[in-house]
Amino acid sequence: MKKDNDIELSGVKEIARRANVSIATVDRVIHNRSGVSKKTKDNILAIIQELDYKPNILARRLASKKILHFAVLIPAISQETEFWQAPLNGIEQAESELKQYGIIIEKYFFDQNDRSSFVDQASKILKNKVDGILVAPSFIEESLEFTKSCQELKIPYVFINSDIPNQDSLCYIGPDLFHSGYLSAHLANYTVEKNGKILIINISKEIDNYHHLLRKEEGFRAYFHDNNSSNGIIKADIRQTDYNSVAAELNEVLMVHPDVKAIFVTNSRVFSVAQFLEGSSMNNILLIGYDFLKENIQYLQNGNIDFLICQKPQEQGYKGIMALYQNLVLNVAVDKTYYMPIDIITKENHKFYRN
Amino acid sequence: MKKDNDIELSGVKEIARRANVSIATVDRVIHNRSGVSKKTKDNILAIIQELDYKPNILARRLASKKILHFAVLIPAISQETEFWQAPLNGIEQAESELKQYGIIIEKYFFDQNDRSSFVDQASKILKNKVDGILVAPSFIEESLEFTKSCQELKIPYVFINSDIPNQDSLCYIGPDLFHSGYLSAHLANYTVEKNGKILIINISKEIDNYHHLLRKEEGFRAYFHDNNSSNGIIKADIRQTDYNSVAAELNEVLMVHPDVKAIFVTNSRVFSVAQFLEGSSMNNILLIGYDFLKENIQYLQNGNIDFLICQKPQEQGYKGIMALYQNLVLNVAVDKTYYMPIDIITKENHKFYRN
DNA sequence: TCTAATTACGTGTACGTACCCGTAATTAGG
DNA sequence: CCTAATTACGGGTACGTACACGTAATTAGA
Repeated sequence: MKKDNDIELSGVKEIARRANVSIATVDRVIHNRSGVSKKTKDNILAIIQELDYKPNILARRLASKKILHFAVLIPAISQETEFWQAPLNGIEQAESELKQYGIIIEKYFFDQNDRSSFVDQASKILKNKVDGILVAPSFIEESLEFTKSCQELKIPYVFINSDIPNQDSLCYIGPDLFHSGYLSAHLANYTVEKNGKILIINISKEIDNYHHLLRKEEGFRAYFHDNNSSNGIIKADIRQTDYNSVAAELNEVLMVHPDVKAIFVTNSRVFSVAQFLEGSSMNNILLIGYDFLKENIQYLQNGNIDFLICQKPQEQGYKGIMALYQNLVLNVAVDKTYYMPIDIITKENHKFYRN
Repeated sequence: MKKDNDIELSGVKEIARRANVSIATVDRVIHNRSGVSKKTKDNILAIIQELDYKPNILARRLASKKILHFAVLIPAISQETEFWQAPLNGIEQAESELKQYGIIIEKYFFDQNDRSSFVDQASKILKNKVDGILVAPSFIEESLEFTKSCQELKIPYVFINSDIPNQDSLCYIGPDLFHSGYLSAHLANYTVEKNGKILIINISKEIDNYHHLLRKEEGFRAYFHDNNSSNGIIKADIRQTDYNSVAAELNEVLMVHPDVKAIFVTNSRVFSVAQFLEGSSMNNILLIGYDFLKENIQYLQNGNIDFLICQKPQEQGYKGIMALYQNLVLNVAVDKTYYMPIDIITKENHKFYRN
């Protein structure tokens, strides 16, 4: 003696009952497969509408043996690019969550100082016939070519950490570079006195990443422009990332401009600047930089770095994979752009921060 | 001709096969039900360990008709307590996600100015026999009594937004008040000059919430103490929350101390201070306060508020419900304390902030 | 030592969906 | 009008887990 009343049952079974057909036929309609007469199909569709039928995702995933392959194409992790450990962690977290639902993630790494490695890995991905791609488009030209192929093969792709607009990516997940620079400028402005100068430092070997840094610099300058106080902004480009090069350049710049009151480093290499300031016992210069790296945190703790701007790199990786999952499995629309929050990390709140 | 090789199958079936028992017996062990000899139980547990068995949540929820009832006990949302809209949103987000898994959430609201309303609602919850509780323990005495009953009934409960330590709650999810004050002090310190005074303002009617505010004040003062610069900290208690009262008190205090350079408001009512400063066109005082309310954001935008400290209230609600879910459904251990990040919101990054 | 109670386990069905396979109904071809 | 091809559909099993029910094995009681 079953009681089905009081609970509104929907589901394929109910649809089948109302349409006087079998479950299999309903299933055919739902998946738009062939083998159903127009008449029954229309009838079933009407009933689906009427019941506002929502498939049970649990049952669907359980019954479907379909395996999806996602590819990830990001920079390899090295001393130079420790940053990418965090997104990778996020990706692996998503991987472990999605594993049991038939999602397999294949990782491809390229060398950020070698465009050809990007091309190599990209073509490997295309050969392996994946269902979705998460890519960090560090090299613009090469990325464009890659995504063009993806479009032809109808493989959705998500950009992470840096965006190439208007490229029909499923979505972009990462920072708004301009505004992170703008915010940094505001922070710097708190300590700037009338005659204090501000120093912007770009530390990067590779030209391609450079536009990334430039965008932050633009934001930084824009703040002072907007507030009519574009007083004394100097800039230093340092094209070698080893400490000695950085120290040498810094030494020179600060010799010429002894009245620098704040330094804005446009990427995570702020720790080498901190190291220099510590060594020169210049501890009255405000120092702002990027990213929650161990080395940076250390200098944050001992007071040489004042602010770190951080944009949840781990979550970027996690969300990137999840966007693919939502699109391909759950068939849900995803936001075209997901800007990460611009977090301000200090000595006092870094212990509570979650990437 | 099935092929099970190359895929590492786990699942109850595999466990049963290895242990030479039926699936039902494995199931009994997994759910710690009776009817299994110690010997087989230990064996099965060992195999579970070895395989690192993770139950398939999809199948589990699909097969289980069990319905769980969670109760939420938080302050009602009013003009006075707009803050609680955000946690409620988070709770409702969790609700919609968990609905299809057979979780029902019942909401109970109390009046933050009326302890008896708390007691009333609490006893209603106990009468309705729920499986888990999320509670904001605003009134300490009454909360203790409530949680004592919960313990007797073996109903797990989660504290949200403010903690009562050592109360055997499943966990606490919310801010670390002390450190948020400490951080605020650091921010304030950037603008403080030698003779500049700093003003701490507590605005609250109700005594109970007051210890909440005090803890922040302690953190704030501690920073200056730790940095040997406990220069000129004044304090004002304002016990009426309407604008006129606030304005009157402020007027008086700032008359006596015209050299105040920074103001720290220990809760979300910072907007009324901002309003006063705007009205008096005193725009060279640094103003720091709490919470991502519409009114506060407005004053942040026009520059009257410099920093807002925010602790993801929406996420607090979401995580609180999820903690119950994880404990009761997934049977996973949850962290005893989950401090929210201490986020710094400014004019520049508030657009990117997610509660 | 025999029966009753208790314990320890296995069998089978259900959850809602996917999809293979078989077959009845229809249409086409001669 | 009969056979072959095609189309339209139903039956049944699987996914991994939960749980009701039945039964064999063990223990207790006298």
